[in-house]
Amino acid sequence: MRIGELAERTGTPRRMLRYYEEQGLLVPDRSPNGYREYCERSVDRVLQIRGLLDSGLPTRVIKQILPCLKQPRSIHVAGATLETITTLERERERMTQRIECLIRSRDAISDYLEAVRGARRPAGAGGPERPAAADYDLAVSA
Amino acid sequence: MRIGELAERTGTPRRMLRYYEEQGLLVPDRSPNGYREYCERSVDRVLQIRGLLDSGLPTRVIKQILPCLKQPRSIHVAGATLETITTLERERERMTQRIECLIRSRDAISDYLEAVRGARRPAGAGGPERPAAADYDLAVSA
DNA sequence: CTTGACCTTCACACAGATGTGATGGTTGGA
DNA sequence: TCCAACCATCACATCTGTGTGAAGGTCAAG
Repeated sequence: MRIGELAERTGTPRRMLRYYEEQGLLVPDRSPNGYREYCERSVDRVLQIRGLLDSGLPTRVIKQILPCLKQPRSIHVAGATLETITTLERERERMTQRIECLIRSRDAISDYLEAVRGARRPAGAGGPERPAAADYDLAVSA
Repeated sequence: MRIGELAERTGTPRRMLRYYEEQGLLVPDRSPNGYREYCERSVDRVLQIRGLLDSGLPTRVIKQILPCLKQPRSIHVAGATLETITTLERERERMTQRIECLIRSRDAISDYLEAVRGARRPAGAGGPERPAAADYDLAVSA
């Protein structure tokens, strides 16, 4: 498939697909006319890239992680440099920290939303607009 | 405590603490001489901010999330605008996606590392250096 | 009083991810 | 044949989070 289709199927601007390639995250073939030609697996790959970027990982790190996610059932153990392994271990640790931070915050948001819903009496249900902001504290038995 | 101590205790450059304040994430008191004065809870708050920033959230979003994490046992239900609630729900969803993406990738890294360790025979244990990179595939029964 | 270690504000610089547009080649259908 | 819809490269701009440093105020200790 060409860049346009991949862009559409992944919801990614063409610009970004070229950028990821420039960063070495994507290596499409080229048609005789110079057009980029992507394989089917590129779709998941791009989705992975975007997810990791959105989770705060820089392309440089994603580039090192991607080989671990290659295709299912086949793990590419290439150039397993001591240094690469160390990097992966370090990044895995950082990812764990991120996960913990995100889970903590997400749960806190959930608690908050639940508390707000509890506090929202359907009393003033008549008006869908409540312009002035309420400002009070809720004691919660954690 | 003043900015220097907070910086040291959180491992954060002073520059960043001022920046977070500029973005409305931190609101320290001011001493009569103009120095910023932080309370004890600022330490955790800064750590939270940094963790979320590192997880890909922009300050604009963190600003909306922070009130949910305020102090333990007391949830501040302030200005619970319909719009704020909607935003929080949306961001919570995105955080969940990030978490899933990170977990998937982290697990893949773990599998990879395990496979590499398995492949690393202590056979050539004599030489601590193995300059040339091995390049092969491992079939793994997922 | 002076020195050094703090603090203030301000401003410019940078890197990374992304937006936008100019300029031009390829290709397939009206 | 010519137009529309793709594609290519290149260059510049933007936004965010950071780094760095200048110019100057505060304060405690020598």
